[in-house]
Amino acid sequence: MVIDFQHEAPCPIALLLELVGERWSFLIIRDAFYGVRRFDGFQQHLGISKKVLSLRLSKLVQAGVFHKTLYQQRPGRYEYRLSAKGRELFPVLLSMMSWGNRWLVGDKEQTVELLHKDCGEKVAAKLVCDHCEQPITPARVKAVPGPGASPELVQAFRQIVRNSERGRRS
Amino acid sequence: MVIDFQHEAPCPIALLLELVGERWSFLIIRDAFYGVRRFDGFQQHLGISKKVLSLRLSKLVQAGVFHKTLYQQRPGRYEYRLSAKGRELFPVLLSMMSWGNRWLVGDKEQTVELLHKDCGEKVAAKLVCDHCEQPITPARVKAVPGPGASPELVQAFRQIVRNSERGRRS
DNA sequence: ATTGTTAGGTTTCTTTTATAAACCTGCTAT
DNA sequence: ATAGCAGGTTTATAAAAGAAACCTAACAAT
Repeated sequence: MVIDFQHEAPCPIALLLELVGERWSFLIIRDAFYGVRRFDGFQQHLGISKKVLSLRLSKLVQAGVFHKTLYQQRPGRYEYRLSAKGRELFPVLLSMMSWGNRWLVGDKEQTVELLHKDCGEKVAAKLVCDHCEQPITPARVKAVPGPGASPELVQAFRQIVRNSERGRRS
Repeated sequence: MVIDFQHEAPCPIALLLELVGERWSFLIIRDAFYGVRRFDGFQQHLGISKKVLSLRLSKLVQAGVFHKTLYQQRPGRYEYRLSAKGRELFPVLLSMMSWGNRWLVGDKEQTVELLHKDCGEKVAAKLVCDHCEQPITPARVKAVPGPGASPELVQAFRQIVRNSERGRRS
């Protein structure tokens, strides 16, 4: 009961999840990063029903994550390619991959490894601040009200700060 | 139709999504990062049904993402706190937040901003390689078969490499 | 001229999930 | 004794997913 986003301009994470957080969406995007572009490719690769795939692709196109382009006329054939907006989901997917590999897949079971072309090593991604280049961790980050925050939300933040100063939050 | 993970040891992203990719799970974890710990807190904050919240929390506890601890006896009262495994989802959430703020929320509508304590600036996360400190982007990364890859998957990779050398992939 | 194939879907029907609302339990305060 | 709170479970209904059949348009083989 810390911050009530219900009555606020919504959280960026919640907005993202509305667009790409439905079942299969992330896997469709993952496949797109691997080079899959066509309806049939996604469908066979994922083992997803055509109906749901159709719904998801339409939504992702409408959301601007994919571009749908004609690659052949007579009969019309389309392919789905990540837009810039879609390609910028890479950090999300890569973070997921790192976590999955660390916590859910044994070292010797990994079927795909990512190598960093700059150093040739296995990719071990870490987050750093674009300003100071120092690592970003929960402990090194402080949440504050943004320009769109309501007075109530600012209040809620004051409460959090007070509580955390009293040691009630970790 | 590039890589068929169906018949492989599964993809780390797919495994992650099985644990924490269901509706609400990411938002529950987000709230946990904001300091929410109790059943009632999650429920009121999210506007989620008690049944689904109960199911999700059980699953997340079972998955080791949350620890459930007694904070009061008579009557037993519990709180749900992120484990190390759960806290390490921070990069995923932060990447989502960055993307959502960039693509879905106007600059002046942002209700929450994260400041980096080290430099005092708004958090602008970027991914860098832990080995060479250089940025990680789709173009600077190369997928190769890992130790758990089957011969078929290795074949599939060869195919991708051949195709991309002919300029058939972006 | 029928049959089959490929790509990209839509329709229909059944099963699974999610939601809302009511209910239950153990305890405390009035 | 009655109400209220924390933390759920149960029940009934609505929404979403999945499987399988069907549709369209073009082309190729029999």
